[in-house]
Amino acid sequence: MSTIAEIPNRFDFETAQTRIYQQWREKGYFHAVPDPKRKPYTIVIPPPNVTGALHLGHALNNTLQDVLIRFKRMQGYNALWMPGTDHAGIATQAVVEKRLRENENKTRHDLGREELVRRIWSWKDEYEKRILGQLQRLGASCDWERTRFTLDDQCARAVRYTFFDLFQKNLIYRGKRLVNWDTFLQTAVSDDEVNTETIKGQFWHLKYPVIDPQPGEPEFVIVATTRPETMLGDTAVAVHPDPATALHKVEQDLQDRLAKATASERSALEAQLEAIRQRRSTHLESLQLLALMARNGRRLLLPLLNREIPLIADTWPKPELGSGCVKITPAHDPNDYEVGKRCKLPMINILNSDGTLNAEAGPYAGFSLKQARQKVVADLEAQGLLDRVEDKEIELPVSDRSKTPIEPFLADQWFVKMETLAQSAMNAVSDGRVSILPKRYERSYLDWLGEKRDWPVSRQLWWGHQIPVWSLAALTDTEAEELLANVRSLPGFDEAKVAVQLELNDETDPEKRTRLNLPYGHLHVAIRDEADKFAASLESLGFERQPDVLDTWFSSALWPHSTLGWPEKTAELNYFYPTNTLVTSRDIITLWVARMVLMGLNNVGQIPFDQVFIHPKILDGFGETMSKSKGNGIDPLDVIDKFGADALRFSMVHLTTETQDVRMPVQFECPNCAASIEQTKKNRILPRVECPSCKKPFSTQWASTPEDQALPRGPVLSERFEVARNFSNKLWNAARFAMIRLEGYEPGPIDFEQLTIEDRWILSRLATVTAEVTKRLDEFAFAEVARLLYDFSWQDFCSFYVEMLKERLSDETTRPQAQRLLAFVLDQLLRLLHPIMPFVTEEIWQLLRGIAPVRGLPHPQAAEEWLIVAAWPKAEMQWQRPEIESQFALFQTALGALREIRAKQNIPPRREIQFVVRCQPHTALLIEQTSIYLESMAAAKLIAAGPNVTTPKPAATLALPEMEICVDLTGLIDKAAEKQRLEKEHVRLVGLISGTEGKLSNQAFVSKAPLDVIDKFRDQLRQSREQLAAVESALADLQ
RNA sequence: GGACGGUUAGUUCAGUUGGUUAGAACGCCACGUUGACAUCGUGGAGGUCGUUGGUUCGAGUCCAAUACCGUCCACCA
Repeated sequence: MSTIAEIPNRFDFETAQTRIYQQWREKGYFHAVPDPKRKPYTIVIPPPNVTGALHLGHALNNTLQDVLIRFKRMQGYNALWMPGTDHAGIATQAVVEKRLRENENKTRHDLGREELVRRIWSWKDEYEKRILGQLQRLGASCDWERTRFTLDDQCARAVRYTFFDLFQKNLIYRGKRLVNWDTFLQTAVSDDEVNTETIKGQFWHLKYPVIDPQPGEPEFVIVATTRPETMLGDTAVAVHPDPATALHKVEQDLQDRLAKATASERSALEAQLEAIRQRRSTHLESLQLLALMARNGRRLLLPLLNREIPLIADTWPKPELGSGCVKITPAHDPNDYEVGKRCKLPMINILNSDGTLNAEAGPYAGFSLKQARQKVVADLEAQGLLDRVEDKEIELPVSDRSKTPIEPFLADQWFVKMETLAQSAMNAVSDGRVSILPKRYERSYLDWLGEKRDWPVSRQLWWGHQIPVWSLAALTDTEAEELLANVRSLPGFDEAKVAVQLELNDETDPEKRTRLNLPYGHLHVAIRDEADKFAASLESLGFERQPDVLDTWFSSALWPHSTLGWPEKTAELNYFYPTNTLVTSRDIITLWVARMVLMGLNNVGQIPFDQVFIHPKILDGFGETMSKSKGNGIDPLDVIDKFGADALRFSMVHLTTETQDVRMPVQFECPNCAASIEQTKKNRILPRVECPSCKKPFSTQWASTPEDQALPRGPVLSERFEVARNFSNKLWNAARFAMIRLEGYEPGPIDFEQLTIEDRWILSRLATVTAEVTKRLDEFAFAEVARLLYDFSWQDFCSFYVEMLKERLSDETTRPQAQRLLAFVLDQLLRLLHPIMPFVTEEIWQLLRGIAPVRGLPHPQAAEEWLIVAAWPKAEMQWQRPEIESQFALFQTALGALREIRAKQNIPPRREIQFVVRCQPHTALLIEQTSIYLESMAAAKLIAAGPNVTTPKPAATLALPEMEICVDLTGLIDKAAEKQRLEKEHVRLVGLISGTEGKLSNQAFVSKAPLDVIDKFRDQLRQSREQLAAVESALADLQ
């Protein structure tokens, strides 16, 4: 038998977490295998970046998934949570390269591809262990036996099959594209990995001389640029072909907007309109002249390099801006690239891959961009070709990974054609096969896919899935044909496993190609199987494998089916796919969710999941996203250490509201004195902080010097976790009470006839809460679930039911039934709370099993050995009794009123007070039934109840709905306090009555409002008047 | 420039299809350790629901405008 001494009054989460998690794993409860007799429920984890540490966002994301998995597992589903990590191409390689540079002063080229990849693998092994360990400490019930990695053999096979399939369908092609070039990492990065920063820059106006200007024509055209050094790659200057029409259209648009504009927008628009009109009168003539010059084939002299370039007409330049002329640098600007393609301009790449200038830059070759800018500007100025310079705020694209400026750069890249794939993914959502919740996020998904932009999938990295394509240039068309024939006749050629594409050179003129030493085209051969010896044969013909690897999202896109064994038709794939729910955050709806849908449809022919739940983001107290680089991030492990995994989980669930992101003010915790120090934008980036209360310093994540690092580390925490920690402790202590009072428990049937009002009430509440929690979990209304369970546990169960059971548990005749009910309600509560707080509930479950292994209503049976696999409670709707709940509410009101009098009259806690209740006989019955609880919970003894009781004098009068309680204050009365209380109540009632009277005397209200609403107000008015009368007579008695 | 979200107590957030004088938690104030729990209990103070207008018998809730905060997308020679 347990005694108080045996069960500590604090839940020791530290040891319980480790022990229980270990036991669950040993029992194999996380492992799911296909079983046709049961329904599957599957979630695939959004694989965290293998080199990252878990942050609070992960904690939120994974808590929600675990709640769903545990909920469904308890509901009897065959629940599989598929875990794994992502190889995260650039991020991972960058980290290892950085370490290499810092520790060994080497670059990746010093090591070579094979060695670098080997190093990254060993780095990965170390960090994968760490991140999976973090998930385990959170309590994640993932099927660890199935853990996958986006770069492991199984995923690699899926990637190759997918690539091959798309290649064969001609949905993969290579083309020249302007890419975002990271000169530091020397790789192309996707648009999604580019951030723009606003910096102070300049706007240079350059003068390009016109060659042989005709009379009336200007000597120079003026172009403006924020990047003067790129002029070395200019191949044209463009003007609008019809400035008059263009200006007219702009003016028209402005007028349209002005018509719909609000007052505050008006003045700005009017100013713009005026500027356009002004411009037309001053500039139109010269703009038209320029357009004419362009039509006449005028040429310009590109300064410094003295290259002749054409003045061309194109619709890109806007006549309303600048000089109306735009320099065109097709190889280094996205818009110019489009112009270059339209006008068939040469594309001159002036950059080396490291960001220095190449031979095309003539005398500037070898310079860095920064140096080149200075020199170009200086030289232009010396030649009198710099018109003017103005200061301007400019948007600088910056690589998310290396934080260095991005250069647009013309390079060979591989693309996936999106037209049909994107359409299929759009259909899946618009016809409801995949639902995205909350629904508003569907729009960003559909809008993004709707653009159907081809997906650039190659990355100039070594870490990742190397593109399984072998290529060789063919100089002429005949050579290409021969080569093709040779490939086809190679031993082992099999169209099911090998596919060939011919990529023609953009330059179609054979003479020009010969002159420029360009090939006719390239033969690309894709090989499906990793082990295929065909590659060796190809290489003997001179083919070389493409060095690039695939975008990380390419393998992530296959995650729901590659983890289940595709392309094999495994039992797992057949059983668990399509998965049920994907839980993720909104920033990867496009990058990841959309691509999983289209790849799932392409590869398996089925959607990857039925539902996508998008959860909120956690912001700090300033409303900023948490991140390591800002220093405002919370490490979930710090939270687990201090508050326990259950507390962290409960907090996360409690924060997950449907409508918005959530703020969480954060503090440092002083490791010396445990004081909490509010984080400010200032102190959050310091390497060391001095505690204002103990004056001792501690280190932060920024500590880099040995002295700072030697200081104790002050974790970043939030007091918001205390609520949940206290809750888990409350639960623990309620259980502790139960264990003590269940001594001598014997199972037996419950006699419903003998149920007291509080029994019927708690069963009614239990049925309601069970039904509601179940419904809300299915709707992903997590915060609501947390709130329902918190209130039910703390208020209904602890503050009322357990308090009321105390009496019956001390009486031998009532004890057995009370014990059975206590065991049962606790049992149900543990089940309901388990998905959110698995550790404390499992720990209590085991204790409960020790003392009351057989329990239940109405007929007891042996409880499951482990809570994690216990059945989810069924809402017994026949227990729902609204009339009992409203009766109980009366009792609660009476209790509250009695306690209020005690407080207001300052009556010592243990001093008993006496009271009578004036009320209808049926209310009297209820009060008599519950009077022992008014006695135990408010030390208030009922003397009499009914319509004709005698009011004691002096008395405190509590005018409540349906009853008037008179507390005997003989020897106790504080007249002033009582008078004050009554007067306040008087004011309230008078206000209420006049408001209600006003409403009821309003003819419009009485004639239009629904009857039940009118009745409600009438009822209220009657009640308020009764209460007012009681208050008034009590006031009179006080005089 | 486009799309979306938010604005309710000192703080963080709830608030169902419009219907009593708007709730919770934390914090604050007062009182209290008799055997589950001071990580607790009891009571209390604290809000003209961003602003303006409209619809309605009735608006935190619906509509329009407006201000501010935030997120995503696009674009800026």
